Amino acid sequence: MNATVPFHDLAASVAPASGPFAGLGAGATRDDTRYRLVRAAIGVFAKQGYHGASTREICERAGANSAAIHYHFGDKAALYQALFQLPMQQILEVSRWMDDAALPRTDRLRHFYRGMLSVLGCDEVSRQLMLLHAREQVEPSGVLGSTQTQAIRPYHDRLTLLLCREFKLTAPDEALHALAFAMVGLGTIYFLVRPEVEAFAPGLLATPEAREVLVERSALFGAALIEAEQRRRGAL
Amino acid sequence: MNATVPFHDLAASVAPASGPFAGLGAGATRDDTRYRLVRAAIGVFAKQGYHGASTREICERAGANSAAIHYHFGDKAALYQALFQLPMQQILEVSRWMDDAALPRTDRLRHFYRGMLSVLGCDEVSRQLMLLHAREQVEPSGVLGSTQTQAIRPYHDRLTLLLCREFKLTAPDEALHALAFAMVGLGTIYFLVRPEVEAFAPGLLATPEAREVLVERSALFGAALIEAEQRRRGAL
DNA sequence: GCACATTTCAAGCGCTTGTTTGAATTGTCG
DNA sequence: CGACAATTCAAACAAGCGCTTGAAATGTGC
Repeated sequence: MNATVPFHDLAASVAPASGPFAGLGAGATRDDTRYRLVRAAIGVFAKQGYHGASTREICERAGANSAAIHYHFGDKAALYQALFQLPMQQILEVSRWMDDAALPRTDRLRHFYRGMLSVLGCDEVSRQLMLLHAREQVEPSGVLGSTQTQAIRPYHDRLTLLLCREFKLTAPDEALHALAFAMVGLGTIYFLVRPEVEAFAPGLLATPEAREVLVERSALFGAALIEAEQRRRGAL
Repeated sequence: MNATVPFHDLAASVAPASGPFAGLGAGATRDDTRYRLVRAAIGVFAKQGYHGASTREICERAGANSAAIHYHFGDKAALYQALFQLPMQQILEVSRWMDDAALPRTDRLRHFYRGMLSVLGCDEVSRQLMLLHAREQVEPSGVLGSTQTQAIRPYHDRLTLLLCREFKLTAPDEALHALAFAMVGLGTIYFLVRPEVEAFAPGLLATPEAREVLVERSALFGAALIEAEQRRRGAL
């Protein structure tokens, strides 16, 4: 219809570079309006939630016109979805830990929980991005499909696979799934109720050293869970 | 100004009866518009979130006029706040478990996790109500005061108190707080990522019997954490 | 039946929302 | 420069929002 065809529906598939903001679209550089919109959107969505956030505020923060979202992404929902395309370094980190079967179990657990808790120490934008993912669990905005469940699946699968090796099982049974969820819960809780953690036990997450201590403890706890499950299976 | 003074600002303090819907206001019966509004509001807020929910939809679901909220509660925020006045049976249940110091530790842990996981098995309205509380943790709507959002505090305090007794400490240190959060995380995860739990391991939460098995397992895991921490302290 | 308080109602208020439009601006290549 | 595409802009759109209004309906005590 119009002569000016919006850029976004042509180039959405191209992933130009690496880094936390790769996959923004085609050749997005750090001063792009598109980049600034994403940046601002993360902050506003993290603060207000999907419904509570207004496109005007996002554009204002990005120093762009209120029509910018429509031009670059199509609409509010598409912008929100674009945020969930951004790769999350921390999660990628998690995927590395268990591939090294040579490492002793304690070390692998350490890597596992370090990958998990590293979120707590990284820059605010990444934390906000993580928060958006967590929030979609509790309050699906409705604009994301079942992508969320699918996003977690590979990580859960990898964890259960490793546990299968540990328990010499060919396929995970329900008890193993329960164990896997418990192990994830150990680390997730610090992220989920972070304000409370900081209120009740300040200093637990304050410094990188403190977080490393927490990694150590979580690894210990994780090992205790595995051993408890091993004892339970042996006692049957 | 007007001759018709809304009822809600007179009688908001009266708590007429017991049960899950006590404290609705003055003498709310099950066919009251007020009752139906609360009922509908729980569903809509749970589905859409505070910002996403519309007062019109709530009223429509309640079979009431769009002005009903204003008349009975004042405004949308007050209605939302009223939901958080509703007592939640499950949480009350949790508070019972540790008062009985005579019970062996395993039993107390069982009660602890049963209280936690019982939410998963109760009626949908209670679950939705629980969801609203959980959501306020991750995404504060902004209309609740800080007293209502810090609902976790007493339970965390009680748990640490019990752990103090277990470890013969006069006051919790950071390691004990970490242990307490880990123990809570064990049970919270099933609630937090429930869709994933049901997708990856269907049947884990399906029946009351399955949930009781999960309670047993969680108690086992909780005990394992405590013992691991005891070993750690002994090894220092 | 009457007077009165309580509750419900249809209608619409002002406002913000997400989105659209067409023109103005900027960048780019010949 | 001049032609053309890519981008930005101010302005306004329709729709939905929370909330208000004044009257109609309903219940209540005499």
